[in-house]
Amino acid sequence: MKSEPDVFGIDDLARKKVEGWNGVRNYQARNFMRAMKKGDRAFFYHSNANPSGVAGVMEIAREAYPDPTQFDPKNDYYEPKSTPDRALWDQVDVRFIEKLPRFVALDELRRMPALKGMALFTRSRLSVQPVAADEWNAIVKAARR
DNA sequence: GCCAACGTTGGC
DNA sequence: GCCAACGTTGGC
Repeated sequence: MKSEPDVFGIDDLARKKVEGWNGVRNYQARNFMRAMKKGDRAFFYHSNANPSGVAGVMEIAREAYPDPTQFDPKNDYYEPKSTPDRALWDQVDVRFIEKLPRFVALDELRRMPALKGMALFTRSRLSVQPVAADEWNAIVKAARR
């Protein structure tokens, strides 16, 4: 799950413990969130950063429910087509688990053979995307080196 | 700030 | 349903 650290980064989540992952306005990303189960783990990826890369681990604390920002006309993520009984966009709540012992930067991820087919590269613009078990393990291992 | 990739919108 | 125009994401 990607976020720009200037806006909301791993340290912000560490401080807040649990946060609603709002502002997702892409159907594929939304559908991936809808498929998440409580207790599932996710990487916190810093995008548009210096450098970008995987910063930490979190878990799904609450399964998909309507993203409240879509109902607020003053919010950047306002969605005029949504009504409380027919909401277009969902969010999940995520809980902080850990900051990785070593940040794994994008250029390093790119060089890892296990990540060759990863959605991060094949569907680079998706802000919520699946991680295969072997991809997960390879990244966790790299973070502990 | 630029730009490639790609998702969305809307006319037809 | 196609596709051009446009908007957004995200790396650099």
